[in-house]
Amino acid sequence: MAADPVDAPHYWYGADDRMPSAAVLESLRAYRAAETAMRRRTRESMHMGESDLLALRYLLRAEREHRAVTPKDLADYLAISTASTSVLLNRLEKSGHIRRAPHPTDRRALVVTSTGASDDEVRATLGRMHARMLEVAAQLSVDEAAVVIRFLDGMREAVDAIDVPDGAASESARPADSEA
Amino acid sequence: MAADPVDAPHYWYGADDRMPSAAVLESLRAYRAAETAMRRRTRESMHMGESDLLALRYLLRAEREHRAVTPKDLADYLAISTASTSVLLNRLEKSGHIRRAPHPTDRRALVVTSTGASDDEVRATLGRMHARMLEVAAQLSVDEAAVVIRFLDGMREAVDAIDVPDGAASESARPADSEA
DNA sequence: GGCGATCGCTAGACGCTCTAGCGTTCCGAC
DNA sequence: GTCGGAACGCTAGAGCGTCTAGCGATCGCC
Repeated sequence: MAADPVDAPHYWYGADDRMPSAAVLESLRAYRAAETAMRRRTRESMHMGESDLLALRYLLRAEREHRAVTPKDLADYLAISTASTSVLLNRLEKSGHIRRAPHPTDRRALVVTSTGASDDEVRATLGRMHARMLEVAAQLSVDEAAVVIRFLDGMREAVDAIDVPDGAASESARPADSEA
Repeated sequence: MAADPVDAPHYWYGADDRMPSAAVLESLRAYRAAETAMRRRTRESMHMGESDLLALRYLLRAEREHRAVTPKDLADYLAISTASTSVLLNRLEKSGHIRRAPHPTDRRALVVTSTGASDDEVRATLGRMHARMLEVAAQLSVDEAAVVIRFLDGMREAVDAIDVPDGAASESARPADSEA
């Protein structure tokens, strides 16, 4: 494994049912690495940190679904403090990606909205990628899709099952991760 | 192009009223989120940064394959500067996870070795998880494994294909990613 | 033997996160 | 009606990890 993730000669084990499982995991690893790399490229091209981009994507998705987003929502989603969220919003506001507006009913809170610029910028990259991913997924038959889903769910359960001993992490929702 | 599958008048897909492609991507997303969360839990339980843990995993894997690792190797793999790598090694050395030893042939360089403690610590969590993942993968038939691999490779190509306009990110190889 | 390239290191700066604590606003109890 | 705790978003100051710049030591090729 190590070295090159790209040219792993999977696809074909012929009658040799040697270890397709290892090849599957290698493919998963390669995908994961590619995604991480893509994420970094995007981050760098937009001159942003990971959280900034994640916040922007979350915001754009929320707007598509007509959900209002408050700084608190972002803090929970990103699993960072509200203090960090304030600074994050300052950055995104100064760079012209978002705007702050008063919350319609709660005068303590505010709602975050995206500007057209940020929408275009993100859509230009992530949108295209998502379309390609959807294309690939659409090429699966119903049965094949079921296989893939079963596999991915199993993998998810495997990593979810890992509980760390030290136990430093436990509070409420750590789901915040990424994406969505 | 035509990315949006919305217009395709598909049949009905069982209990899940979404199209299988969307469901597949959702599973992929869920896995990704779970893995990110696991990574954070592990990081926190070991009181380490992301790079530290990645470096340690890289080192342990290299040792299993009897490959010597120099600070330069780590810098390239982690895509950080050699300066940052020096500091990283200082951290890991002080915490007792690694040791620095002179390089057998190049007196400018040195080789990084892991201590037994770090091996145990990592194996206690990641090893168990990897075993579970292997289990799940092993439940696939050869044909099913091929389907999953084809899917994952397609996904990898999709994210690899994304090229950012600004072009800030381009240096040498984009390999450095993560994982492995 | 000399000289550019490579290796790993320190110094100083920057960016992003954190905890602590602030004022404002909300909401249920009195 | 008002009073007090809770929730929201903010600023201040510190910590951590990364970066660039530049150092001495060593290598390898001429």
